[in-house]
Amino acid sequence: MPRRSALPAGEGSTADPPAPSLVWTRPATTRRAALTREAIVAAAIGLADADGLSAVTVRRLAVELDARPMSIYSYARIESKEELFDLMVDEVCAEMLVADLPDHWRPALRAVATRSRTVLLAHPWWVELIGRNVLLGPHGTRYWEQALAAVRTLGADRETRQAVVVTVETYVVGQITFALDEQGSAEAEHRSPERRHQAVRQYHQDLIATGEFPQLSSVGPPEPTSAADRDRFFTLGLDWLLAGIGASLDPDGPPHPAD
Amino acid sequence: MPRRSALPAGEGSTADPPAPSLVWTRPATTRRAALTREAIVAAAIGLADADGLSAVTVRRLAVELDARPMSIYSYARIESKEELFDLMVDEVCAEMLVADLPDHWRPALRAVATRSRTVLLAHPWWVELIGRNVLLGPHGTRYWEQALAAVRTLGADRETRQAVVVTVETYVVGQITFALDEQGSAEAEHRSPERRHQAVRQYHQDLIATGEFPQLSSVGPPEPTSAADRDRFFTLGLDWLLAGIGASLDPDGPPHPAD
DNA sequence: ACCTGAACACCGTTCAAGT
DNA sequence: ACCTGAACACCGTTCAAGT
Repeated sequence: MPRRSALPAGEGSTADPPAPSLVWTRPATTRRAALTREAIVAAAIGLADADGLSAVTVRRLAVELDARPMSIYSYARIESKEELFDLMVDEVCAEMLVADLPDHWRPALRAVATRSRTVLLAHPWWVELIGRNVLLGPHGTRYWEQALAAVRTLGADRETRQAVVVTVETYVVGQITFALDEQGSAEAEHRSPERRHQAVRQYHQDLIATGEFPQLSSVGPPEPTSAADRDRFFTLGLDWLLAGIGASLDPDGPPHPAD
Repeated sequence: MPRRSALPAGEGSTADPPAPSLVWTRPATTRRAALTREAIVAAAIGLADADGLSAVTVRRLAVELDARPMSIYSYARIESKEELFDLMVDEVCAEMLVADLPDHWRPALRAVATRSRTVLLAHPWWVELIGRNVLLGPHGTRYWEQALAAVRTLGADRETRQAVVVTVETYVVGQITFALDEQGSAEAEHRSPERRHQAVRQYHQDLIATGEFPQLSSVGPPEPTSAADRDRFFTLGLDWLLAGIGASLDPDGPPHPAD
């Protein structure tokens, strides 16, 4: 990730000497035309994706965008860093919308869950933020509307349909939480060098050797699962969940419809 | 939360003048006898429970325990704050053990899930840490062993049984994530004063008024659910999940056994 | 050897000063 | 009015100095 853009500099950067600049080397637009809220949020998302949420720092954002720290506040028109997080969360919600929602509740729910999971695997910090942020922005509202629309054909009262949506979302969010450390977040990278993994493995083997862990000795300790494992486990769990919902709320429907 | 204990002071506190102290006013044990790893971890958990994970600060811990910042490192024998988090996570895992695990997989899984949820609702910061921390300590290992033992009577191969456990845990963790902002964490408190809630509600009403949100206009926007709502939703979702698992892996078992 | 004070390199945000 | 430099009150952690 480049620390600053390759755009022509020399128009007031604090580090540069105040040399006279030619018109054509000077950007036509005002210097801060690129420092829009959209650009700031995009840069913040890029930082979070690459290095984890803790990398999203007002000061680092400023360096990234060739600005001064306090300019982030004024140009993004935010009153605190938390509001920047609100914007980031909502931006990801836009990505989570499904293009063509099936009519039947089961494939529709599956599509919503799968889409959410795919997007959130790319932005795992989202689940860290959603816990402390109930404020739904425009895209978040649209997403919630779509999730409710997915179960509109389910023969159950409104509150039960809401519970269905919440349950499926809950499962997706839980999955991302467990996938968090798999991602290349700065924290995980820093925490799990190979020698540490080695030490943990040895520790677990020693524990198992005591004979007090019969289940673990056959299944093995909870290794960091591979991406393929997680995919399979996700589908398995989602199948069970949808089957249970169907059996309980749509008993006349096919037990395993082709969705 | 008292910032320092009511124990007799005056035995070297930096703020006190070096007045001569009588033997009986001096603690019999050495001054730092109370500064054990257990005490430090307990204090850290107390801070996290009360004010959220961000309140767990080396410096604030030091004040709480009437020590100097670097003493936390030496006496807890940790090399970084992250290792303190490891200890906190493991401590909570000890609480999550179920006293008497039923034999049948369904009530056993229900007991594990319910117990985990109850404990984690008291320590919601646990889910924030579990994402970046795969290192299972002694109690975490014991917990994982127990979760596997819960499904040992389920007629399925080892990997599928593991998937069952992971799925149920995933659901529990997701639930806690959504419950996070309900808790009185410092962040949530700061973020959701009443006037802000009011503004958010108005914003959602305006969105709904556009007519683009037919589902929301009948169900209403996602209000912060009450504790009772969350309890009911949790049980509903868990029922669906267990029903689906049973239908798929234990079709001969009763569809709704009395567990 | 074990412990820790001072210092360093960061943070988010306030606020007075600039334009 | 809008923007921002300097300052403030924090962080976690290094490391040299103390005992």
